[in-house]
Amino acid sequence: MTACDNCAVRDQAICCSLNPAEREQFARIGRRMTIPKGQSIIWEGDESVVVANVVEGAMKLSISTADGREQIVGVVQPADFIGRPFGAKTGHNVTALTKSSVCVFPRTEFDRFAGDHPTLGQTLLKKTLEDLDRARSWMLLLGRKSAPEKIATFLLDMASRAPGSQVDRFNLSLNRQQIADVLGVTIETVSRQLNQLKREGIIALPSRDGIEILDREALQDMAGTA
Amino acid sequence: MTACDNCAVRDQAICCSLNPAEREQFARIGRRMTIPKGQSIIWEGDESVVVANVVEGAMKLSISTADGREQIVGVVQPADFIGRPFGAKTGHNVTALTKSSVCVFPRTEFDRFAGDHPTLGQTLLKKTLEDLDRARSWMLLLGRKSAPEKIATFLLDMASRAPGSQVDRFNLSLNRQQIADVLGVTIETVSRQLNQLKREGIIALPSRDGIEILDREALQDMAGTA
DNA sequence: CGCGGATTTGACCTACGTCAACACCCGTGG
DNA sequence: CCACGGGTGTTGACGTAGGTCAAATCCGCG
Repeated sequence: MTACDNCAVRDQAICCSLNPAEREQFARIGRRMTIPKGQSIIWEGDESVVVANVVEGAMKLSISTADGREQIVGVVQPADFIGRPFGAKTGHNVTALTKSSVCVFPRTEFDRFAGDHPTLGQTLLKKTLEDLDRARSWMLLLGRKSAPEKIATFLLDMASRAPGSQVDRFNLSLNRQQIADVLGVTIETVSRQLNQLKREGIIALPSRDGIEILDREALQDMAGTA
Repeated sequence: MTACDNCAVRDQAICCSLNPAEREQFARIGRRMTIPKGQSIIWEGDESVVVANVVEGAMKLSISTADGREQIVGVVQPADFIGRPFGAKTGHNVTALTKSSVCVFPRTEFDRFAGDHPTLGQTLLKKTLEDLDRARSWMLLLGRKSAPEKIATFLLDMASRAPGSQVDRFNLSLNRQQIADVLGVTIETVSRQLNQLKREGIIALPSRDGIEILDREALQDMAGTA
């Protein structure tokens, strides 16, 4: 299938578990979409109608209280899977942080296909288990860590998952408010902690959303996870 | 298989996806164990060696910082699945909150069996997706809710998942410290909030760990999720 | 060059944590 | 049957990390 042949995440997304014939069949139920920055494709509480693979860009998963406080519960990268298979309501919004490209499947058709192709289900299970591990370790951060620990953990986490090559210099695709929403603090706290680290020479802030880690060890000490 | 015939969670645990022959085969790789209150069976950071179904009792999943602060990332009930399949390290401790009974499988054998029996994998996937939904909605609580909102949400959540019949009167299997570790607050805050709700006539505290909800609507307002 | 959103910074406030006393519950042994 | 002791929970007084509010300041862009 031509659409898949030049797909950037062909070998990392869940599709990689399919053989060429299956993949062609699978491709037939999906379709490529571009999502402009700031636009949502899935809404908290809605019946789950689509699932997707992220091909390019970055997206956030978020949940809100009735009065508008927001918590970002995940930041997804290319090759990650989004949406809620198996006939349930979606628990969170999915919104593009940058212009993104996704490969979308109608949920019911996806469910049927997954039922018929166990390898796909198994790959999805592995990804879901990883997501669950990540969500739970983030719960420790949200519930028990101080603001400096939160920022340090966040920077190391972003560095480790940054798509680019150079690990110690990368771009957050998040602005200060979004960082705050990931860490469960306010925008002012994010700003203060970041500039504190800069003053201490542990990081540099070369641009709006650029980060350079100058002293990784200090950050690690500060992150304080077991 | 006789062991399964009188199993209390036969029809809810992941085994329910197997036909009698498969189930017998599956039962052969598992074994029933009793875990006394307070004892752990899985440790954070360890190589994953066992997975299990919970048959009776209640267990906590927890993660700690280097200096001993603890966050409970899940409370599991009978029929829930615990442990980390597919060759990874375990991200959290699993500890019995009450005397518990579990059906344990060596992880490698479980993985092999799951690979050969797609229906089992699919059922596990569904459970994992639910766990992930729960974990993420708890992230909103940890990151963005106030202490009163946390307590209210917690009580409603426990009420809805309490195994007993009567929904508005139930037993927490957690002491105050454990509630604090679930909510990311201190023991004193839990105590104050609980007694505040009692003073307002919204709940009653008939015993050490008994809860009676007197005004569910007030609690719901207070929980403040969308 | 000037405008508008994002970020930073400062001054102040408060929800929750900390620390310490005290009360309660229950089992044990005299 | 009651005194006693230890673990768990409650309550109060006080401290502080991080929130709130309000001003700068920065920066990208027409």
